[in-house]
Amino acid sequence: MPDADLTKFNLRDFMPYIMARVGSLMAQSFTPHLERENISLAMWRVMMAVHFNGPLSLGEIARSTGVNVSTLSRLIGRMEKRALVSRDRSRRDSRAVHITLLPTGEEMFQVLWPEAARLEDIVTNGFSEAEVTRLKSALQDVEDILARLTEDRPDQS
Amino acid sequence: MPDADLTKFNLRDFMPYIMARVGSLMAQSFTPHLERENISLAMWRVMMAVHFNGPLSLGEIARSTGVNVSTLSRLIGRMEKRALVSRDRSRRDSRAVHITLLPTGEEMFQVLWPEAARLEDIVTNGFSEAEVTRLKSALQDVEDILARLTEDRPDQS
DNA sequence: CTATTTTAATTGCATTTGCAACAAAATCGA
DNA sequence: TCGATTTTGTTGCAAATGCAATTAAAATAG
Repeated sequence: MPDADLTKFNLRDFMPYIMARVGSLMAQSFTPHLERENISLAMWRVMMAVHFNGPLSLGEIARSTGVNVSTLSRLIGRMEKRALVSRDRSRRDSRAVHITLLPTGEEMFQVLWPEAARLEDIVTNGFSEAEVTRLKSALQDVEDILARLTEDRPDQS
Repeated sequence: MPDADLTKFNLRDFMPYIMARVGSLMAQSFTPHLERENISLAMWRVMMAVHFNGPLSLGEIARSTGVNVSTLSRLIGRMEKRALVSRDRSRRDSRAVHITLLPTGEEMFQVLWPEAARLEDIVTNGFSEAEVTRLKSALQDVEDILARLTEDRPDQS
């Protein structure tokens, strides 16, 4: 990135800003569906993570979603009260905890997932299949680069 | 997106999730610099928006950063107290307000910007210049698609 | 020109968040 | 083996957030 010539520089060309905006727009367009089910975006992310990647510990969910562990602890408390997930102490390591999607949560996931998939469609619709593949793999590379850069950081998010 | 075959589906292929994670990782890796200057990420976004796009109203900043207007109102209040920005009533439209970067804010921007640019470098480093161009323009298309999809929504996030 | 509707920002309030301190369990070192 | 260190999750507390209601100004309709 040129750090001279700031005057004619456009924020739309700046990756962190692009990411933030795209992320925020995606969240916005998904919000109505979340509201219908009365859950937050963070809850939805937890549901996806747990649905696709089996029982997970808080730390794993935190790493996967970028949500802070202490936030997660309480967030999952709320989900537990609504019988969306269960929180069981691991027998292997009794500090750790296994989060699992309960039937209610799984059912809600099934209701919401088509909408999420639809969003994916809408977003990728403007591109050829090959372009989508390229776009995603480029982004995954970015993700890996950043993860490596941050992995020896004190704490997540 | 296939909505069959959910079992072997990988979240890493799902755009909204990719976006959220990349965004979160970027934020993480920028956090140390923000802490040094004692400002939040949202403040930094405001500073960038105002620096690059002249005096802006709250609504414009909200649209550009995805931060809620009511949050912005108070956030900018805090920035005002620290003399980072000024908030002047527009003479054209006396409901609206013009946010400008004050010298202190501009100075802080100048300190932080090289670090932000460095992050951009790190992220784009794995790609050829042509690839970066392609990646960004693809993402901007996504942004436009989503913006159009959301523009007649009740309120911004 | 006046009444109605829309737009822009602010504020009260309840909720959510993150940090720091903490507790408990596991791992490491000698 | 036993004390020190690290890891995992929870909780108190202050700060930040979003929603809904409010105020004030501008735009629109009739």
